[in-house]
Amino acid sequence: MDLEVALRSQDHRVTRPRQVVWDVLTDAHGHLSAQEIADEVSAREPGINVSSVYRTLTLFAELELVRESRRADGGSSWEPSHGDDVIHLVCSSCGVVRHHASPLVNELRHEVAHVPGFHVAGLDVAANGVCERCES
Amino acid sequence: MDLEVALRSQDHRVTRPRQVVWDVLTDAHGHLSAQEIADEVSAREPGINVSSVYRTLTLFAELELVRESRRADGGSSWEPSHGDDVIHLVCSSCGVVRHHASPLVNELRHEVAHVPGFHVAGLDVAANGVCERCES
DNA sequence: ACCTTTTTGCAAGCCAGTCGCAATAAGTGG
DNA sequence: CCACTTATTGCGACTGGCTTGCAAAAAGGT
Repeated sequence: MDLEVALRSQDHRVTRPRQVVWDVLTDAHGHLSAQEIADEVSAREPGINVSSVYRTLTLFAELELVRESRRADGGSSWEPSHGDDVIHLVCSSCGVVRHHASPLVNELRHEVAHVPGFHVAGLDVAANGVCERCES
Repeated sequence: MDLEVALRSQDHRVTRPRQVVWDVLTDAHGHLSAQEIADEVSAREPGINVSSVYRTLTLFAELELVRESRRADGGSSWEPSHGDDVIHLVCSSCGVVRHHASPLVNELRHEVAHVPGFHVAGLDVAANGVCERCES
């Protein structure tokens, strides 16, 4: 995925904050909270402000470069867009998010697409529970 | 569902704030935000404090009398517990939440119960989109 | 290099939700 | 019915994630 192309094709400028946020998101394989992103960004490039990070994330979401998902603890987490037939496994103890792919999600998507009186844009399947590491 | 019994059986006291919150939740057929609940509560019984409303909602959630679900806009909404094979249809424009029952959700629940290394407690399927009324 | 327009950094602000604590009221036993 | 214990409330202060207004900085076009 080429960030520059994606931005320019929609008349947005390619800036340092945007590049760094993008790098952080793609380097991390998995979900990050806004806080984690902001921290890592200013570790790599001190001086980039939180508000720029938030604005960038919002922009990326509009461009569908990233996806925001709400977590059980009230926070939200961000990751580069990916295929959709995925269940989010959210550990309610440490907050980590894993993926689990299942064809059922796609079946569900098709079913939900035909509900009358509602135009579905996206589907989010989240299971909360406790991950291996927190169990012990 | 009898609130008094539910509370007493777990050694909790039956108080006015709890009753009013419960009434509001059961009268409203559907999801309410914490804010809406607090507003309606203090309309019915001025003097009941927001913090009591929040504490009550948390308590009810622990007792599994109500269920909290996170919404796409970052808020959360509350409703009396109900069967689990349900998809939440969240209108991203007006925030209203509808239900759509589907047996697929239960299949999904079974599948997810067997994912290794993760102990699932609950499943939440949410579709966001635009409702009929906001479409026009 | 110049000019226009977007984007940034900063600081102040916002607001849902939480917390500590003294006052109040539920439930209990006499 | 009253006194007593302890959970619960209301209040006000506070927190923390996120947003906003604005002047200064930098992107991109010519």
